[in-house]
Amino acid sequence: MSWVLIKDIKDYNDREVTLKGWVYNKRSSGKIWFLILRDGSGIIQGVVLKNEVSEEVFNIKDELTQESSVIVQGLIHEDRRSPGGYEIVVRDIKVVQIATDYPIALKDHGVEFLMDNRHLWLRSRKQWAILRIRHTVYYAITEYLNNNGFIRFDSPLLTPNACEGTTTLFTVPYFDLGNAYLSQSGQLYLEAGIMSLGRVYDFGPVFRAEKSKTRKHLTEFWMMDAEAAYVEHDENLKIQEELIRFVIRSVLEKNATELEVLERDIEQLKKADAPFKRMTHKEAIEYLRSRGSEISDKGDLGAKDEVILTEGSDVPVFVEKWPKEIKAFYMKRDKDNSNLVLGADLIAPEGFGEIIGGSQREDDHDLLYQRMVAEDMPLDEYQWFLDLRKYGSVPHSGFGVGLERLVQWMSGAVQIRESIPFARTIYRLRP
RNA sequence: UCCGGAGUAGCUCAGCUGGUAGAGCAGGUGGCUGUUAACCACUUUGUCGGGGGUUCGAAUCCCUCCUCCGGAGCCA
Repeated sequence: MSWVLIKDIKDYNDREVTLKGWVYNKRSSGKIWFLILRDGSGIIQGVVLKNEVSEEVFNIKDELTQESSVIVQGLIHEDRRSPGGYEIVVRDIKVVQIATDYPIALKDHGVEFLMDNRHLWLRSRKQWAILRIRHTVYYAITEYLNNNGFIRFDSPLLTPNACEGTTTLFTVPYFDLGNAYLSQSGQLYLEAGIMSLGRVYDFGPVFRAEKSKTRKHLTEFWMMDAEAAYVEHDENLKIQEELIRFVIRSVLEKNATELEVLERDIEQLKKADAPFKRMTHKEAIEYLRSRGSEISDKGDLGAKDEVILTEGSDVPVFVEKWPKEIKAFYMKRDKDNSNLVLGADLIAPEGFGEIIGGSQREDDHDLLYQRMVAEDMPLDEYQWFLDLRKYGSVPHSGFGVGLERLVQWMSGAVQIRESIPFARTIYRLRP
């Protein structure tokens, strides 16, 4: 009797198989009862008929509880009455363990309760679906990069200083060297990487000790940073657009079931796989003001502004050429207007907010140096970064993708906390 | 940090012009041969977030602390 996965069940119609999993639910109706079984790959309904199994097996329904682990043997059978179209006519059930008092019911629960029970909540249908989409997004990003000449280049998580100097860092005692800080981006290190490898990326957790308390923020989240030599602003945007559109197509192709479980509006995702919109920061300000925003000339976009900008747009919107004052020191000036930098943020539609921040980098030693002095940065710490502009400096660009934001958008999740297995937020460190 | 909201049964919530706690779900028992978060009947369960105050009497009014949620700022 072969052990098969529920996702492959349609290849085994009218054949006897063994399934190994957990009881998602059961429904009984006298001399027939239904066992809803999940095994990680999918979910299937089992039918147990009194006159087709031993009395012992039939009576297992009295002890089976939600999330009990079981090994089920039976005949796969196509049946329209079953959710999913296939069911298993049960011949035998072996109980691995009876779960007692599983706390999460198939009913409404509050966020706090679910987060307290995150280690169990992970088993629920929607969480299962979101985490599978996360896997697809992760895989698609690396697949795109690998196919486009990017080499994986892991940057350190323990760093001596801030990448951008402004946001709050998590501090870690570091032997006799004082404090180290958890990285909030590997970007600066990637700039060293491209001078060796041409195109590089890193993909890992980054940490921001910001006291943000919104459904779009985590203190620990996964970011993919990519950096490429001899790539300038326009091409930088082109790479980003191609990457995101590749991710959308991958999710649509590989996660149809998951999107259905999540009741995600697939049409919205399909429509987003089209040429992205592009506007300058100046244009964005003008547009926002015409729509009632009180944003200033040199203002950063607020959450509401992001919503307004993408309202009525099926595709993500690039906002480019920002005032230098509100962007990071390493961004390259626009040659047509030295008050602007060649940075761009990509705003996802449907209110999911910023998913990418990127820019062409300043490659002139003296201009970068002046900027760092102006921002009162510790030059000793960044000497190595300045060095990169002394030994064969080239124009180069890069960007960072927030994995959870992208997963949140793809899956339509209300909470970013659901887009990572164990979310870290300002008031939650466990489980 | 600031602004707003919420803590009542295992869970989701009602009760809040002060009079001693209630529903649905989960759990338990029984019924039902096609259920779809099945259904029907019966049934167990409470430091009413902690502390203090007002009152004959507080889940309800006042003070305070704690926890959580949403948002702002900052950002992916």
